[in-house]
Amino acid sequence: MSHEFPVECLNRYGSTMAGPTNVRRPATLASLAAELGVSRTTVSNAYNRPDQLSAPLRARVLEAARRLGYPGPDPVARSLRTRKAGAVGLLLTEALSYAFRDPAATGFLEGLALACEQAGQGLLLVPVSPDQADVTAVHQAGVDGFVVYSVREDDPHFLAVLERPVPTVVCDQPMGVEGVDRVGVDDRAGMLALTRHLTGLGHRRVGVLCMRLAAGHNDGPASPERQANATYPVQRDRLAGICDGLAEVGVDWADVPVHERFEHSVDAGQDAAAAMLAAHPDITALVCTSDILALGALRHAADRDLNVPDQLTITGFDGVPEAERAGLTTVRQPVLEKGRVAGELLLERGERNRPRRVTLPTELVVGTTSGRPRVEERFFSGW
Amino acid sequence: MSHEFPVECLNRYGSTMAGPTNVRRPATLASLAAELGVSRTTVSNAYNRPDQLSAPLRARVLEAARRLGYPGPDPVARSLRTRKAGAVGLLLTEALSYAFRDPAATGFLEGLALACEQAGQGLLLVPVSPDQADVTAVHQAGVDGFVVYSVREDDPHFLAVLERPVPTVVCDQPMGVEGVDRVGVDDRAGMLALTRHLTGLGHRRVGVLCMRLAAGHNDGPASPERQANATYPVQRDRLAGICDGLAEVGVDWADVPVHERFEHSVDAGQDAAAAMLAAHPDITALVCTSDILALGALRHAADRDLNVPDQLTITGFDGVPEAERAGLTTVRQPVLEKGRVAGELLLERGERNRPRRVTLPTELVVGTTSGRPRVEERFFSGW
DNA sequence: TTGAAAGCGCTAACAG
DNA sequence: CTGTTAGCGCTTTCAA
Repeated sequence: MSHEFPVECLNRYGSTMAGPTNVRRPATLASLAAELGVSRTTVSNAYNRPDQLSAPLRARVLEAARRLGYPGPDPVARSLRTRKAGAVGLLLTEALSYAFRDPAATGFLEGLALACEQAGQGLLLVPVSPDQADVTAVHQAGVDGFVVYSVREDDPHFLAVLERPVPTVVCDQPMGVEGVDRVGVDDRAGMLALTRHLTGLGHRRVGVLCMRLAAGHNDGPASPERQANATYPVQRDRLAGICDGLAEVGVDWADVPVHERFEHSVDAGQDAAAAMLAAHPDITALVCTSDILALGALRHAADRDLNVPDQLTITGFDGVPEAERAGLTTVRQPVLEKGRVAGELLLERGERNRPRRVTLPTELVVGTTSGRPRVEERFFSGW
Repeated sequence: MSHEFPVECLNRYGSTMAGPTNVRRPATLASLAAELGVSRTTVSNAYNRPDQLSAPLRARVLEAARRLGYPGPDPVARSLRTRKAGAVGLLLTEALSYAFRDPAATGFLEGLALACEQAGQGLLLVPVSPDQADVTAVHQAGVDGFVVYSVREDDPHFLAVLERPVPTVVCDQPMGVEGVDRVGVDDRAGMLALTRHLTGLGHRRVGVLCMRLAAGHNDGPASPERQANATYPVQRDRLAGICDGLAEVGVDWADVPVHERFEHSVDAGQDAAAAMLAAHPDITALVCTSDILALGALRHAADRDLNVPDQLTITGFDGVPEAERAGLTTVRQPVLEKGRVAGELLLERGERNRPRRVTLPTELVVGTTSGRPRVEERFFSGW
């Protein structure tokens, strides 16, 4: 006689994951097999290969499972045996929760989730506390591969990922890591196109607001050294694109003020814009390396009753929905597509020789926040 | 002599997760131990209990690991042994990717991620295709517990979760499942407060736009039967709250038109608003059970050059940022907090007798989209 | 401090 | 169609 108890009993004892788990897990595949007087293989087959045993037998097995409260093969044990976790890990620079704040990241996540969903793979958000250099979370993650979203080149978590014997694909940065697939856009070219748009309008005195360039908390002007030593290639490239565009009209990059912000938020952008305009009241255009910062700059302009674009041109980068709604002149990049491609690169079956570097196109979006420099300014620069 | 090869070799062979994985995993804890001529315990301790062996020996172990390209204990094997996966699973009604579209869901995710992060637990997004009733993804998930976000009472995935012998906490719905913790808000009371605000302004003829009420694709009027059989308690409660509020001023619920939309999107709201106003041109207020739908209704009003609130009052529910920016009159609920609490309920150590049902407060936000009914209308109803 | 033994729960050849 | 035999890679008493 078996000790029967209703299924309802099963899940009701575990009060908390952290405490000593009172959950009983009385039934295992083996115990079920013993109960039924069949082999473990047969029970396993009942779940994994229905065609390998007679229908009636299978029914008997499943019925007994229900009766004994056997929840089916343990996923972890199965994973160990099959060497497949059925999930991909996602590594983000910032705190996990930050990802849900940044619309560009959200778009990426949506695309990645789409790809995973389609492949029936789970998506494991790896809990990395941004500051703490504790990489155990990376070691703990039971996944078949990693997607790394836009981290610093020297990020310890990223290094830990590389040590794991699973395939990895990187979105945006770091670039050029040997053996690691990458998806991204040509940030430099995108920014160059935008800058040409500005120089074409007549702008010569521009100020730049950028995101974090490297480790360390710097809120304020970014010195040439800091720019040169930037460990965030994406920011580096965007700056380089601006530099390229200005060089075409003879503007020396050394004369272009660049302000950096550690936080990536609208508030930070607003604040940075204020600082920039205070230090350089003569600039005619504020080029921001992200829409979020640009949105902040727009807010600052509104606060000061500056007419955009008549008195000040403001531009962004990314093409997030909010920005487009605000009519921001920006460079649109296909964030959702990036996520999808990242997932596909990792999950796609077949082709060994598929491209391991995918560069998606960007598009210049001319909105209502860019215009010719204000008249006084043009007089001034005509001196 | 050991077969040495640089770490760089390790990760470079896995071309694709799906294909036969060419990744070599030459080193295991056992092989490392053999190599060093120590026991497996010692190697294990080197990683998990540094205090259990001499520093020099530990250094030797770690050095050999680096040399052999041993990436540290396999997380899956460890999980099997310790019976801890180090991750919580998240089950969503909709397609995984949808979660990143809905700002309310995003807020919830952010809060949940925060809690997980803090506890050092991963967050596994379980890939459920919404239509297909394939619950294998739930069985596959290597997690220590589940958070279920707002699913239908009879959702097969949810049922599958209940069979897993791990703790579960539900956000919003289903409610009242025995032994399962729940966090949510009092939707009915929240909607009642909003409705009183409207009746206080003088509204009597209102139309209601609501989200999916039950399985099955219904775009259009929701019959009383369908309302009665709703399997989404949250929607049911919100409708009930409106009903309560209208009853207080003598309006019979049977006279109140309710339109349902399967899709939850701004477009759907816009569309539903159009349909509602076409069928019931005399209504003075459009009560929507979500901000997203309300945003759509606002768009429809703008398209038709209807002045809000002079000619039409529009209200939402949730209090998402976009809505607040738009000045929507709505009921704000603490979505981030819900996520945090859900995570804490699952992960929190200690107290067995903590509250297993948490109801968070809502707040009526009176914006600029609600006002007194238009004059003609008041005449009309004064008849 | 270190090691030996004993599985965690399952799947996958390969025979019968 | 079913069972037997071997582990997957690791942790963990318990002794030495």
